[in-house]
Amino acid sequence: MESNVHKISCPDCRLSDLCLPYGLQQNEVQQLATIVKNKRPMQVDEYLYLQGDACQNLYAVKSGSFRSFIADDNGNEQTIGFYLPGELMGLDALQHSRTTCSIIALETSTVCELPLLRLNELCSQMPSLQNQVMRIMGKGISSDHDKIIMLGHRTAKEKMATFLLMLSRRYAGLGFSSTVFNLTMSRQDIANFLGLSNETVSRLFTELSKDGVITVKQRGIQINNLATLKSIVKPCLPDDQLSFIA
Amino acid sequence: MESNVHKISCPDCRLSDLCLPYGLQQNEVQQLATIVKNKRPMQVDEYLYLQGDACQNLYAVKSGSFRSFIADDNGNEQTIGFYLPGELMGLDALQHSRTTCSIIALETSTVCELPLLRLNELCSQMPSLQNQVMRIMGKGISSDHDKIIMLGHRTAKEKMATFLLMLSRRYAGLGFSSTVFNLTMSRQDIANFLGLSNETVSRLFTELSKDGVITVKQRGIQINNLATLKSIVKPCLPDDQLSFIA
DNA sequence: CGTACAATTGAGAATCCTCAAGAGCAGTGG
DNA sequence: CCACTGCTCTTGAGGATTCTCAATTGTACG
Repeated sequence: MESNVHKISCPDCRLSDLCLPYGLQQNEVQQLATIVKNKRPMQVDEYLYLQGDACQNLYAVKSGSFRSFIADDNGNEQTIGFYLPGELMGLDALQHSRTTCSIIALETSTVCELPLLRLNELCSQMPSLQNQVMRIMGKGISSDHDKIIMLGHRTAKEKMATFLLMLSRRYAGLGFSSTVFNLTMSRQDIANFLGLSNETVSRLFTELSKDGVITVKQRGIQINNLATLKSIVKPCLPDDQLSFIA
Repeated sequence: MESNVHKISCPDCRLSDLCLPYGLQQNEVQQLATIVKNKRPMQVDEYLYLQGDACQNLYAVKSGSFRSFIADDNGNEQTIGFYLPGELMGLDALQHSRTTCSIIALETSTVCELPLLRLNELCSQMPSLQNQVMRIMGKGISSDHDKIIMLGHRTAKEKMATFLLMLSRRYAGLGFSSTVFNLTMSRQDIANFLGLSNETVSRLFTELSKDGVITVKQRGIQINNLATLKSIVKPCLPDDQLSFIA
């Protein structure tokens, strides 16, 4: 049914309010659409790019989800973040035109490719787009700061609650349910992202289930008590500071 | 002697190779200098800005050093980063023209103020400046990623070694010694930044001293064995991935 | 239906934190 | 000049959280 998602252009894309076009005039969106390349769908475990690749593009998630991670010489990975529809990937390559992390598809997904050269040209002519690019980069930076806070001084349980709330908010922003959703990443991915062992993640799912806060069925998550979840995180962040992540 | 640091303009600033002017032609630097406001010197513990302030500027460190942190409702702080000369502050406000962290001077310091509105105007006319701004934001993002890696899966000792190497590199980049320098932040600040207790930080300084890797005298640090320090971090990061932090 | 992989559960061990006391240094005032 | 105060930093002991190792269960897919 959604098999043609990758052919939809910016003006018709249901994400346009979340993605780069946000705040632009209709004719401006059309201009933006001319430089966007729609890529063919990607399969599970397919790489968008590899750490160290030359990269002169930004990529917007059109559908599906992705995981970004940095690997060291021994092959140990640290997951940096997860990307949902409307979010921008490739900001890490802005410094040296070379990616500093790898990005892999967690499910069948589609992306839009934005050549930086042409995006910059367009920015010069279109201040509103320039502002929007700046805003998005700012968002990327503050969500990274949120991650630093989460990793810095939180207990395993706080991290877990934070993670679930973050997903809840982002799905809500996409027009999906904020209390029922499927995890597209493995326990291992979550553990790695949160700086925990996967056993600890598993135990926490069990504990939160037993307390009735959530219901877990494989990768299916139902949040039964948002308030409790928030109260676990509460002491950590100003209430609106859960914007989070990319 | 350096009492007039705050009056020096971009073309004459000894930092111009590190800061925004990097890679610009001489006449372009002069143009940039016209929009830069030199601020008066700041004292220890003076705030550059407070979390939540409206902010339409970027700030470059001209001399001294700063600490940025986010506080929650209970007043608990998480240090996000430290800023040395040539580094840019205020990127966190790009999203909503409002700062998401507070920044405080660790010592007597001076900063340059760059109004975003005028910077954007100038970027439209000067593609090389546009690129440079992008590069710097990309640098900010990848150094945040480095911090996420550091906080994610590292032992206290690895974090400590990473922290010292990061400072070493940045001081070296400024033309100072990479092995002898003074910490401008307290043990508490370091602990908070690394997600450790200050007791643990203290113990690690002692341990590294006993092993002869470093010599510590109050806030004075001497690295006696860079190789050992690197070997502590080694399993964690590709060798050149210590660019780090802002 | 069997295999491969992911997730759960348990027990013991290690790291790091918390609490508490003591040491070192700077600044103040007698 | 010296004691006093306040602060940061150091050091120690005990305890809690989380990790590691190992075994078991559960699920997907051929």
